[in-house]
Amino acid sequence: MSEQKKQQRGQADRLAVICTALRRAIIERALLPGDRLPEDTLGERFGASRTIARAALLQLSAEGLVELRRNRIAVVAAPSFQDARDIFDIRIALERQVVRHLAGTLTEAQVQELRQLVEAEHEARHGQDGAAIRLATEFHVRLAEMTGKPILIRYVTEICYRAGLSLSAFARPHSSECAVSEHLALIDAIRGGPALNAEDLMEEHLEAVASRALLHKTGTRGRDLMEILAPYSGDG
Amino acid sequence: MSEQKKQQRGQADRLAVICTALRRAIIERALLPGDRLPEDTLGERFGASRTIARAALLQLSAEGLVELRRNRIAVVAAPSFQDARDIFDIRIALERQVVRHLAGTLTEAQVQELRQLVEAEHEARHGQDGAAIRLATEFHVRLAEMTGKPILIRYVTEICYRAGLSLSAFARPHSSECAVSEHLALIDAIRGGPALNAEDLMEEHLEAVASRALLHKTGTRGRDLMEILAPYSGDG
DNA sequence: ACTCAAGAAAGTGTATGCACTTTTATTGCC
DNA sequence: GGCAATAAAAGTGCATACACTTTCTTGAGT
Repeated sequence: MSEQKKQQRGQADRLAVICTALRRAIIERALLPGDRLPEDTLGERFGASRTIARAALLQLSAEGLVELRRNRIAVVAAPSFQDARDIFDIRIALERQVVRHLAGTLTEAQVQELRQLVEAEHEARHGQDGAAIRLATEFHVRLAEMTGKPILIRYVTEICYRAGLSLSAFARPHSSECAVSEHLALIDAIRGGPALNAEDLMEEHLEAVASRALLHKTGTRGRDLMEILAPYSGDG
Repeated sequence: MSEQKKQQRGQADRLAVICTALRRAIIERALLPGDRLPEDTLGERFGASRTIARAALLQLSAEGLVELRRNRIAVVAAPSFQDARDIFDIRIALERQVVRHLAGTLTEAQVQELRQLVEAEHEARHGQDGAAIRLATEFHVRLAEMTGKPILIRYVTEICYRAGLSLSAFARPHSSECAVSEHLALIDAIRGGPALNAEDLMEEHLEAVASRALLHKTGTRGRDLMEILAPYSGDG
């Protein structure tokens, strides 16, 4: 109708942008448990007002990645050891379901895509630490997405991020959380169909990740949010 | 410091109050899938501004009970049939975990509390329809709470509410979703310990609820929100 | 009657302002 | 110097204002 675009500025859903950026920063361990997330700093970084930043924090708090305390600055959630264990138990239950639905149904294209993801993981292992962890998570998320079940996808994605955060809290710095070979074996088992018991393999894999990682505890505080988030301000 | 209490009005966390009220209204089928939830009406009903109402809707949307569409009025979520099925699959997986952790560990006091809940269910069956459904859900939630695992509690609670909403969308009006006798058998099986295979009993129970209910579809639109919410405005 | 195009009404998206709380810095006292 | 009292700064909680979008209403043209 109108010829000029005027100032229709707000359509890019900055809420989702902030959430995505923060999730990624958390999973890549740029943001660590306990790190402070002031609303105005967040808003400033993403060119939005406190209103949006606040909504993003509420959203992430619902996902268990951020802790919101009344009248206090929000912080990245710091799951307890018991929380971490419980998160992995739930994750196992959910991902078993993914594998069950997927067993014997993967197309060649899907197998190819998954293998490429694992390949990327392998590459990233020698470079940035954060990227490898993110790609390992992405592998599990993509697997869930292939079920085409929106609710399952949502829960698996969320629990994967929470698991990533838990590892961030307890894993030792350079532990190789997700062995590439395990992911490859998983792909083959799922492709093979129910007979190969891919479900059990998935459980073993996740159990291995958990026990490999949940050994000693690290801690960090008081770093500069603006600086940490700089690489995440662009598109997700 | 100051002697007068002044206007320190906002400490009651009205956000939580609204969320609780809406969850309950949804589970009791006072609010049905598709029902509109305008921010200002909601705020007015609970004596808060749109800001709070909006935050509540965002929270409930994260829990899958409310659907938020850009520039459009929020509505109670309307899960698809496939969604409903997936929700029950996830619910089964999670509640199996609850039962596994609980088997053989219930104290007499806990058994007593659960039996009282089932008794209340039984009573409610003859009166208001909504109350019976709510109490049935509460039984499962209390069970989860007895594990003492915060994360598991959170997910089970959420999935129970989503399951309730799904039933609301697809169950025929006066179907007896949760048979009281099944709940009693469940208590006994869990109390008995692992040998009795309470896990499988829970799965059977939930499967029965799902298949009993997911048969035909109902639909409703355009009712008066202020009126529906009147009984939920007080404390939860 | 039937369409459909204004215009009005209802509702959302978001920035901003102000009251209040928490945290941090400062200053005076010992 | 150590340390509490206190003032300044930083930050949250929430209502409100205004631009924009969607939805409803109405009435002219056919």
